Amino acid sequence: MSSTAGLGDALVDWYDTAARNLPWRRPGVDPWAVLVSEVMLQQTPVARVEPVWAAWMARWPTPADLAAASPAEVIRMWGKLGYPRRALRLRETAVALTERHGGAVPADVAALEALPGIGTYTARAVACFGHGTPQPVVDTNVRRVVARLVHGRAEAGTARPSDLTDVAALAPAGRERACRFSVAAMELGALVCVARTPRCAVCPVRDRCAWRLAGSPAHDGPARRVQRFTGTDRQVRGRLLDVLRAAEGPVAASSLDEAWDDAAQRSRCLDSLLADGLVEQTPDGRFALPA
DNA sequence: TACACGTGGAA
DNA sequence: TTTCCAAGTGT
Repeated sequence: MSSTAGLGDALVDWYDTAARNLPWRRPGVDPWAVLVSEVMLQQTPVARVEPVWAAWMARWPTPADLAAASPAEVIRMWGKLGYPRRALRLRETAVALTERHGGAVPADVAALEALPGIGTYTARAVACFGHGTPQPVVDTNVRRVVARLVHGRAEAGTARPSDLTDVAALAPAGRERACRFSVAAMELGALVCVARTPRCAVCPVRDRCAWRLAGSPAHDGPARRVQRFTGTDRQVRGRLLDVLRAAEGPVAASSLDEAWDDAAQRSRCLDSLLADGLVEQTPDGRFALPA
């Protein structure tokens, strides 16, 4: 009998009583809608995704609908979710599904990973939550849960391929239950086994948590370095795109000057937006979202 | 492996 | 006010 026996079942039972009622988890939501939600949720809080996802799915219910939209429409609808290259890649994925998969979302992990913007996590999440195909689904929540519950460490390290086998070892039997376990592990990390102040008092597996049994030791490795934002190219790109999103049509370069003082940085960021396909230059030299 | 890539709410 | 951090991917 493994020391982790029954952990997966315990998490599923907890999930059945504690899960949030998120719109992309409701019955009848198709794999495309799940895929859209997963891309929007990359590095982005649930509360910010919910309204955008609802409007997005109402406007573009199928991959073919999104594939027919212009990048400009897609970038505008993406709004302030952040990392707008995700919006372009999601549209490119819609095009690929329409052209190569008959407009359907594949259930095969390798086929999903071949799509733009779909990586190790998202491919398995779509297979599992969208199609009901059991997969180990490892995001930042799950890596933290496994680090504490199984390995007795306060924090997860850098993502490793072995994360997938760590999680797969906890999954209960049965297709439906294994899928529910995958979402349950994420939910525990999102609601209980959170990064800053874990709520161990309400944790369904606190009595079997290796980290608690070890006395909840502090993180010993190197401190995770936090990303700066103020003054970075990321901020400047965001400012520039903000101007273009708000404009009705193309804007003159002088309008972009107001977005950021440092001309060299502004120019570099505009170039990178052009290279990314988030901005295009019109024949008369003005700038706009790509038509 | 490490870094770039948006945004804004909570502590 | 500053820092942390949120369902990652691509290079």
